[in-house]
Amino acid sequence: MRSIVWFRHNLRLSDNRPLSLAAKEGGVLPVYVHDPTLSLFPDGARQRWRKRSLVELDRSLRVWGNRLHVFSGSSSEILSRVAVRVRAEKVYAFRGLTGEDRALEERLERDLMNAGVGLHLTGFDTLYPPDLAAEGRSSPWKIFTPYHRFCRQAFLPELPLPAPSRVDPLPSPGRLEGEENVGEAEEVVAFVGFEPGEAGATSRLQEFLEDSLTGYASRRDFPGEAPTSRLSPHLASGEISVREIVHRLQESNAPRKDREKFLEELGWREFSAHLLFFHPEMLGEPLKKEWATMEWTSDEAGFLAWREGRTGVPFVDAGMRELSKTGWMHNRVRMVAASFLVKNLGVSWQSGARWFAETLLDYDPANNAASWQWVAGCGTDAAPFFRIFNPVLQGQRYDPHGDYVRRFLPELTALSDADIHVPRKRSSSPASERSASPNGYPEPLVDLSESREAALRRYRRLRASVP
DNA sequence: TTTTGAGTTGTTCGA
DNA sequence: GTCGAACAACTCAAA
Repeated sequence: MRSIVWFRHNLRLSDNRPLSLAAKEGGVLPVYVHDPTLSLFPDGARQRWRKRSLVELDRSLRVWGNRLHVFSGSSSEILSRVAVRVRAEKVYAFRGLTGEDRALEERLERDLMNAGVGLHLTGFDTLYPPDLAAEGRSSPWKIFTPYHRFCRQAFLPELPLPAPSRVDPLPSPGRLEGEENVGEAEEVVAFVGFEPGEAGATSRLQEFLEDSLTGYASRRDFPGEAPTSRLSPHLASGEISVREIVHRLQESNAPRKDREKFLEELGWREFSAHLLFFHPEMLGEPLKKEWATMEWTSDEAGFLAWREGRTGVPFVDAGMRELSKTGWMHNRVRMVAASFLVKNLGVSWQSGARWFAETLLDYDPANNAASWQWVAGCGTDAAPFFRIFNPVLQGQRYDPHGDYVRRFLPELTALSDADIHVPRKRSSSPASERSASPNGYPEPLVDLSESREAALRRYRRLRASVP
């Protein structure tokens, strides 16, 4: 048997069902396709990460005299052409979640069939099957807690598959038409605090389980300590499988409360996948349809200041600069920064989602859309709209000594713990109330209390406009 | 079918 | 400083 293994968001050898099946049956041609048509919002940081990850995957495959074949363009066109060229009988892959993914799979299956090649999709690369979670229900789940409770009792976590003992190459496929060098002409990019690739993912998991899982439930919300797993970029590119993580989690002897909390966070990722599977339009449109008429502002200057981390609200700015600088942001800060954009500045969640897609190493369409919709208030399971974060209070509560803010806002390092989240009052307030030496740090872009009231008014108008 | 309790992550205000 | 209520209702899930 001669097969193609089509690597999608699963750049690893372990617990990779398509790869294991194909490797058992004979020679394998490993293929990856950069396909720009597959994302509503273009990724940026994730693409840079992925190039590094592909180099790692290629290196692993070379142990067996195999290698990764990388292409750019239309996935179905390339895979069909290559399958014919190397006389493959089957193409193996995981199923994708987005509407584009599924349309592509249908197209590919037709194209391959015409060439006498079979497409073998081995299910979703998730913990719980996003499609089956709704079986027997009249509609997909809308609330996280019952969804998660149901999945945990309905689906036993699958045991992760070991990496195949060998992945034999096809007999001398040579260089194929259109094939690119893996990692060609890529300058070395530093990923602050991360090591892309399967080996990096595995050691990150190990470190997390050993160093940070105990105490995770109570400390995860403090970005200055940041005992979070930081596995998200690895998960987004599939360098480690969620089943592997859960398996190792269950073996851990950390307190139950901490293991449960982490499993819940992974559960949110599953819930997003479930939502996206049944609502493919949610990447760009509100899940609550009446929100289509929400009045967003087109405050370009405010949006730019938010992106650049100079809104004058330290907790938000530190987050946005962490994002620019490292391609990652702590979860608590993501919520606060997102809330500030959508509620205090009144900019649409889609604008924010697009920026996150471009800048996050861990960009995941399902998570990104579901989380932004949750913050904005238009998700199925969204926060009540009046529950608006006060980003200064959030900073004082979750970064009480300003460790996090100082790390990313060097101009504020000299301020006291008491001042660090309120470095400047607005200039309308008396000079006596302003702190000294903000080193050019801007004054707040908006008054938090006024913009909060404005957000509540927008929301009330939206409600009033619905029959 | 009806009823009931609940829904990730909050803030403000007034006693 | 601390505490409870108010903030909106609504829809979902389960009994």
